[in-house]
Amino acid sequence: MEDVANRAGVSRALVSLVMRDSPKVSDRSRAAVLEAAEALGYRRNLMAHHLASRRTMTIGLVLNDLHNPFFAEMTDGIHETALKAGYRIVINTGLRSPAGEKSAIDTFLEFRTDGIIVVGSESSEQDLEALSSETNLVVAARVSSAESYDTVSIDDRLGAQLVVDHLADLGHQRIAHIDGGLGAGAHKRRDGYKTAMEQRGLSDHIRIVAGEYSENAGTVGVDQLLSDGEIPTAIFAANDLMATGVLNRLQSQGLRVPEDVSLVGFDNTAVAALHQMSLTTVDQRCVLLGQLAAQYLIERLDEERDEAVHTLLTPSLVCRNTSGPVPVDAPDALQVPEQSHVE
Amino acid sequence: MEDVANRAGVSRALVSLVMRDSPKVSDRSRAAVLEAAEALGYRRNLMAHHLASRRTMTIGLVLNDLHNPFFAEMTDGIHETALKAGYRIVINTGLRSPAGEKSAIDTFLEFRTDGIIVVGSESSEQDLEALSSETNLVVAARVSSAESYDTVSIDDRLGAQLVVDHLADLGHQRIAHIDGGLGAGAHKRRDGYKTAMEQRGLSDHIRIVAGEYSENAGTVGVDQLLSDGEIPTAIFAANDLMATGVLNRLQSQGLRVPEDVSLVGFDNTAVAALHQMSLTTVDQRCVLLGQLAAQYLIERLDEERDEAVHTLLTPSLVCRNTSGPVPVDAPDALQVPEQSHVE
DNA sequence: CTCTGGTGTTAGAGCGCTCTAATGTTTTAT
DNA sequence: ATAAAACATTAGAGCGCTCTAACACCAGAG
Repeated sequence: MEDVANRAGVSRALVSLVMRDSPKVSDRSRAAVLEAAEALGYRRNLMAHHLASRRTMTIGLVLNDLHNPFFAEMTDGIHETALKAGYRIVINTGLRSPAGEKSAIDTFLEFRTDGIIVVGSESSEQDLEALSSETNLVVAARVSSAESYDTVSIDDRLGAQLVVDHLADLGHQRIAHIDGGLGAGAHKRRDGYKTAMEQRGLSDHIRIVAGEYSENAGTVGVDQLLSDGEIPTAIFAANDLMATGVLNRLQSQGLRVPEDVSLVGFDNTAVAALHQMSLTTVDQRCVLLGQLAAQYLIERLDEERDEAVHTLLTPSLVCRNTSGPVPVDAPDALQVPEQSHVE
Repeated sequence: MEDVANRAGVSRALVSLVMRDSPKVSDRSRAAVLEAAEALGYRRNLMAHHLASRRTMTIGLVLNDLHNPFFAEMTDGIHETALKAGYRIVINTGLRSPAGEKSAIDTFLEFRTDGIIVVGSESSEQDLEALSSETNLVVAARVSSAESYDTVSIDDRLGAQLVVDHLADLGHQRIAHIDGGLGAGAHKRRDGYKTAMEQRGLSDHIRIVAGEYSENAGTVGVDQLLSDGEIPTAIFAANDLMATGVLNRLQSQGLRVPEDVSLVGFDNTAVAALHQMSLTTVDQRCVLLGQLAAQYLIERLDEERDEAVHTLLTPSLVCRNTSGPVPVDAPDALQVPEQSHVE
């Protein structure tokens, strides 16, 4: 910077002003500085910049799992909104584990990003509260009424009810659910499923298999459902990624979807819309979710709002080809066709 | 830091030593410092740390497109290797545009990450050379023989040849290619396709449609191929993501795969393996690619290597269900079945 | 009892920037 | 012409840390 100042024949302070394009610099000196900077290949040091200004104009984004297209779609919304407001984004992945999430967050804390957006957090409520006292925090895709940070998400419980209602309307009774374990919103989806089953008088058919938000969990879940004889006529997978695994396994076991078994996912990611998948699922409006998350954080940063905002979007069901009427001949315990595993 | 030092009854310098867990600190003072830090909720400021030490122990990772599972899989490999060596990772997306890539890189440059890995770069060779003079650089999934940075990738040209050979062996002649535009490796894949077609005496059937590495490009590509009458019996899509779009569109146009048209992708991402997709594709060994990329960068950082290393992995073909023998009755110009667009 | 050498600790300069307050330079109002 | 206001510029302290060199301390060797 010193060098740039010398070459341009001005002071270090003036160079600093130009770099932050302050309005109080004459066109002549601005040009001189920019030229000198160009010639010397000068690039300001963000670390030093931050150290002095206490701002990085950067938002840290913690994504739970890069493999899940849901997060890519949310990122689109966040990115767009952040750029418009002059913020840049830095991403880190939590590797679908609380420990991974913690270290991702720590990185941003050490980098002193101006704020953090955590999408699909698996951390405890306390950890998030603690975090929000250290930085500006927005949690997306997870419901909370915390007073120290904002949240944006859809109504997971309602989403699950939509699914059950849809399947029950089609005549299904043996509707099983493979849950999302400790994943964000999994608890509410499970609850919604239970409640809706009870409301439809299907309490006896409630059947929940433990899972997590991954493709593999879908595969394993199906195996478990098939292993004890009574095959459900419909499966509600906790998210689309898992539904992929379910569909995969059902087909490789010789079961047709939706003729033998109906399948519904959750998220409405691009994958669900694929012709080959054509998955019935719950629309989560990922991009909007992302836009709102970014907007809330930016309000905290630029307008210094500090009362928490909590938004709960209403989900809707997207009917495609993986759900259909219950098989007319559905026996109480359908036989699993004999077939070797296909990998 | 000052506060921590006071509370622990030692000097600021000693606190610094403890934070970097230096061996030359007595157990007693170490304990005292850690306790004080804990009590005060102290967290070292990476910005200041870097400013003084010129190290961040962080690797910047630029991914071309979060929507493409290929990048998620590469990231797995990179993450794993980096963590083992004590480095952390920060990700940014190039949004599939050179401008986006540039701003992602600039962010890391300003943050002064110790090095940068660019996966699937769309920047020019000059830009990369320039970049490598500012930081330690490894470019993955893109071939180069630059002397100032390392590269890891597979042999795209050979991969394309495997595809053509496979299809030609099945009897196909009218093999079309939807290319990856300016995407990393797209040029070589296109070349490989051309060369192989010529070698098989199919020069007259060379047909290339302009595309890019996205699902949508696959959709558009199919429309274009169908619009001028002569439908190819086989399509080679420049990557799996695009192949997804192709498959989608073919089916919605009433064409069966592989009965009417064979389809081959490139990358062998998890999506390709899905039962519903079961895509024949070229294996790119994403995870290994990522591991090597990280390893090379770490060698530069820790061992101060500075001669460039260039690794070219050998691709292999994974045959699944989207490729089959050429239709026996394939007319010179198959009619497109009448059908309205399905969204 | 001094001398060397190791160990644990510390003062203080410096990393590259911003920011406040002061200073120099015009322009406009009187 | 002179004062006031507006604008452009700069010196210098300080952001929170690391790092060098110096220092105090206590062994054991001569």
